[in-house]
Parts: sequence; structure tokens; C-alpha cells
Amino acid sequence: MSEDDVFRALGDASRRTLLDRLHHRNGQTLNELCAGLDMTRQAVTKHLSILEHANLIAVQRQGREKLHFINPVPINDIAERWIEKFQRGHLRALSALRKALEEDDHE
Amino acid sequence: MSEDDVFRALGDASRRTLLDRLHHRNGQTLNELCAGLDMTRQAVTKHLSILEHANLIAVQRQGREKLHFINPVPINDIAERWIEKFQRGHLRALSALRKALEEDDHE
DNA sequence: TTGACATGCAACCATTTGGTTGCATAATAT
DNA sequence: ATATTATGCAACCAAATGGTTGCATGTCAA
Repeated sequence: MSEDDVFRALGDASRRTLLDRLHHRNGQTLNELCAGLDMTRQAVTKHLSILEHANLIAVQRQGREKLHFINPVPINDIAERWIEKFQRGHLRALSALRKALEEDDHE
Repeated sequence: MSEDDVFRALGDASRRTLLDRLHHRNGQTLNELCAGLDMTRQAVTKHLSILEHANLIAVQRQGREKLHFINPVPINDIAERWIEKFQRGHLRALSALRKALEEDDHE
């Protein structure tokens, strides 16, 4: 559940789709999450395992079913850290970029 | 420069390191960005190309050198969209409050 | 002009990744 | 008790990824 795990987990469109689905309705079973997706249940299982490892979802066994719950904290943490990090230099970066482009323009 | 491109670009630790370096000092040349990294210049070139494709950096040629400038906009966009999506209101309010208190503390 | 420096391009390689199929196991419903 | 349902596990596979080496090109300095 390192920062790297979270970034890599989010770096795949299928996994973001799964998060979207859980966001739409939390606590879905594996089978429910598979419905309508263009891959096998086993592929989905692997994706969910990666998301779980990144602490982006939590899992609860209920009888023979496995319920999946989204955990927004890691996303929030990372998003905030990166917004914070890059907004601090925001204007400076933009003006440097603009200056560079202008110089390019004038030649 | 799709959302997917940005997520995938951020999904690699080496590329995040490069962004960190540019954040620390913007407008660095390829050679400068390579210094001290445990990979060849060509590998760095590939990473930078991916970052550029994701619109996370902009490039300007200056003589025989290539200058790299960070572009914080896609990161902000995505981070905000995902924060908004995953904790509409709640955690956002908390962090805003926390930030306000910290600023209050420091002044 | 010639040598050194900064970068570009292409082929190649090992590993990781995202996916599959097939079978096993556990819980529920009939 | 048995069939059905929900999930787990392992082997396998093609393609993408992250990296390399070797050489070419363009630019600056002596």
C-alpha cells in the first residue's frame, strides 16, 4: 500500500472503471462487478486484488460472496499532496513556460 | 493527452521522479535530468517523451539543448476531478479546514 | 575545420502486465 | 444429497513496458 502501488493501480483504465462502479454503488460482489465488462471474472479478480493491495478497496466476505468497498483515503491523500506540490510552483512554472514559448515565437 | 495518458504516465516511479526534479528546478536539459539517475540517457528520453505526450511537460529546443518545463494543469485537473468524485464535500471540507488552521498557525 | 558535446533514432532484449483456460473448493438452494 | 452458484488457484500466453547498445545527426567551441 505504498504511494507507488496507488499510482500504478490507478494507471489502468479497467481498474479505474471498477472504482467508478464501486463509487456508483458500494459493496458490490465480484460477480456484480464483472457484469457487462469485456473480460473474464478471473481478470477482474486480478484487478481487484491490485486495488486491494493499494488499499483503494476493502473486502468483506459474506457467505460465499465477496463484497467490495471503496476506500477514498489514499486517493485523497495523494491528490492533495500532488495538488499542493504542484500548485506551489504553479504561477512560476506557467510564466517560465510562457516566456520560453515567447522566445521561441520571436525567432 | 487523454486522461488515460496522464494516469499511465504518473503510474511510473521514474517518471514521477523526473517531474519532481523539474518541480525542483524547471527548464532543465535532458542531460541535467539524467544526472545521478540509474539509467541511460535513452531511457530518460523515453520517459520524457511519455510525459510530453501526456501534456505533463512541455519542451523547447534551444540550440543543441532541449529544455523541459513542467505543466501542472493536467495533474490539477485530474486530481480535482477525482477528489470531487470520491469525496464530494466531506473530506474536502476537512482538509480545507485543516489547511486554514495551519495557515492561521503559521501567521 | 575539426573535435567534442547534446540529442535523436532504431533494433533488440528481459520482464511485467493483462488476459485467458481449466480445474478446485466452498456455500447455498432444491 | 445433489446441483448450482460464487469464488480461488495455477499454468499459460501475447503484448506492452522499461531498459539497453550502437550509430547518426546537429550544434558549439578552439
